[in-house]
Amino acid sequence: MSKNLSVKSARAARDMTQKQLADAVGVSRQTINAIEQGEYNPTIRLCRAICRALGKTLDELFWEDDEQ
Amino acid sequence: MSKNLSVKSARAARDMTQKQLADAVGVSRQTINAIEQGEYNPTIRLCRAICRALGKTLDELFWEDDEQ
DNA sequence: ATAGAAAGTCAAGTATATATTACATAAAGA
DNA sequence: TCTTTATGTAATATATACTTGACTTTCTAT
Repeated sequence: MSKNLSVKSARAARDMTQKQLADAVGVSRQTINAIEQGEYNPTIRLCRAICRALGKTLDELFWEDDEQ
Repeated sequence: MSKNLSVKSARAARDMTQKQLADAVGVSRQTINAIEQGEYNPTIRLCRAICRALGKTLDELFWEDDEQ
């Protein structure tokens, strides 16, 4: 899996740390880090929570064209 | 979780059975059924595969406004 | 009326998303 | 320097996404 720079930059735009985003969506800091690093494959419910916290859409933060 | 009628109707619009969609995205028929029934919370990778198979976006098939 | 396909459901197993604890490193400020 | 904060990473544990196999129900067609 490739890194998720969209989440990382949307978080930076809101001046939030990984910990703050994690608390806002109710997961651990390591989970946010792993998602940004592309180490796993979050559930759609968590993706929606991240979108709400960052004021973005699913397509903006979680679409990928280059997936087979 | 609530039913996912967007997936169900996009699948119907393409005249695909649950089995055909399951084969197209590489999961079991029961998994597609469970997603349509709202029984679980698929991963984003599977959501993207379903979007590609049905020619829809994440926002069209998997956004939900009424989630806290 | 009957058969066959599609959909819905359930139980038991496997794979993996996520938590917890912990440690290392880099950057920034005092 | 020393301390603090943010980040990256790893090991072990748990919850749950997903599989497999089987059964029932509903729909459509013959």
